[in-house]
Amino acid sequence: MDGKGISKTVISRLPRYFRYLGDLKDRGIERISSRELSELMKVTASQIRQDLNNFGGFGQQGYGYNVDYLYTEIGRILGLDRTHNLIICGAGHLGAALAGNGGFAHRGFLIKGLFDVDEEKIGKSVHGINVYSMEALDYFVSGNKIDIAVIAAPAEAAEELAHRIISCGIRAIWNFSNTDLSVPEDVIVENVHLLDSLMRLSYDIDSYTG
Amino acid sequence: MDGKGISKTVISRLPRYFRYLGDLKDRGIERISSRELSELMKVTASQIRQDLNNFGGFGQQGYGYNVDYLYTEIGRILGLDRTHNLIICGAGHLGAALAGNGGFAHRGFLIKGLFDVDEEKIGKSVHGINVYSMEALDYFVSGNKIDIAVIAAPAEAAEELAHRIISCGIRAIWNFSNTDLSVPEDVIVENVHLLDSLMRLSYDIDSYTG
DNA sequence: TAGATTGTTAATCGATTAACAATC
DNA sequence: TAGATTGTTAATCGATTAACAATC
Repeated sequence: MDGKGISKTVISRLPRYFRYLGDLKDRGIERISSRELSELMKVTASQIRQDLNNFGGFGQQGYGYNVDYLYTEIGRILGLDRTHNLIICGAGHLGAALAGNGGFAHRGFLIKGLFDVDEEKIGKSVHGINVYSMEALDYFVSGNKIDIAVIAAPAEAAEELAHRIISCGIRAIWNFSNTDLSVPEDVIVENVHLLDSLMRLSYDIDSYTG
Repeated sequence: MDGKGISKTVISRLPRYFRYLGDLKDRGIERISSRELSELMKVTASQIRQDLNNFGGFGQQGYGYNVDYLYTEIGRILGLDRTHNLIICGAGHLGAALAGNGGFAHRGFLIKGLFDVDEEKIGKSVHGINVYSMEALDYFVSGNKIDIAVIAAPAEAAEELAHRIISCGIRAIWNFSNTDLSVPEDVIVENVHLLDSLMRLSYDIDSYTG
């Protein structure tokens, strides 16, 4: 819509702004200048002003930014003014843990169902979320307006799973499998590569302690 | 050590190279050129050559790169030629799921213990990993050569928890709590902000479907 | 009005890509 | 040797920071 030509770098910083503004709001702080926020967040005030101005002028000269207003606006930009319905594919440890995470619902990300191939799991419920068979996927997705599918399955299964998901009409995938999915260009994939993250940490350790 | 002035951008790409080279190796492929790899990974061949040359000349003119050798070398750069001992602080859904992830051990990241404040959980075991009380932290860490602490606790508890961890001598934190930790500069923090990641996905959805 | 702070333009810095000489 | 492909230098592009005029 709005976010046509805005760089990925800028977008990736928005959730962090949102987090800090939420904290300030909770602490009852009404206004903040880019300089104050920059000290808090350990970035430059320049960057904050540049980032925000990609989306319009949220501040006021001589005053700064209204915390509540800016919080709401960034939330809106991120699409948090509406709810998103999710399914989780893979009811293993990780899938179950994600299903049990209360923080997602708090931001409007509602987990509607878990899917698995394991007959043992199907029909049961995990943290109050039902586990369905993969055969039920199509029917469930069309009946529940699912926006996002989470892939919490082994890398070997991920590519085929993505295919299944996409053929149901889902256009957004939150991918926890340790592989890169190849998908049509109108499908969005956000990766959480845990092992990659751990390896980066490992690199940093060794470049300190040798 | 070696990784003095190498940019964070380059480092963050190494695990992905490692992943692709591992796949190639498993498929029995012996050599690969930067051009072939670039097509596979959907990056430029130039970037691959530039990235690798930060660490030395791993290739050979007219031939390309030996897959096995390059795989090993990148593994070494990432510190995967040695094992790392981890503890997980927080034995909730997420902590338990991480404890149950077999993929970490496969790369030498060994989970040695879980820690929690919940009396209900202490003394039990989760996926074969014992759950200890927070009081046991100091003793356990010094006795087990722990390199990395995972924070899998709520944001409210994270900052204090980080303090406890650091005071035990641990210098690397894998942070899953939805907050930024402030730590001494010799302590390394690698964040996995799941909600931030989900918000980025949400942004992309809305900028397509508006 | 005077002071503060934004929005925005210009300058700098870093990262990516292109090009090619070196060399296997 | 001729062909291929690296390592590396140079050119381009994008992102960050600095500066300042606009304005609340």
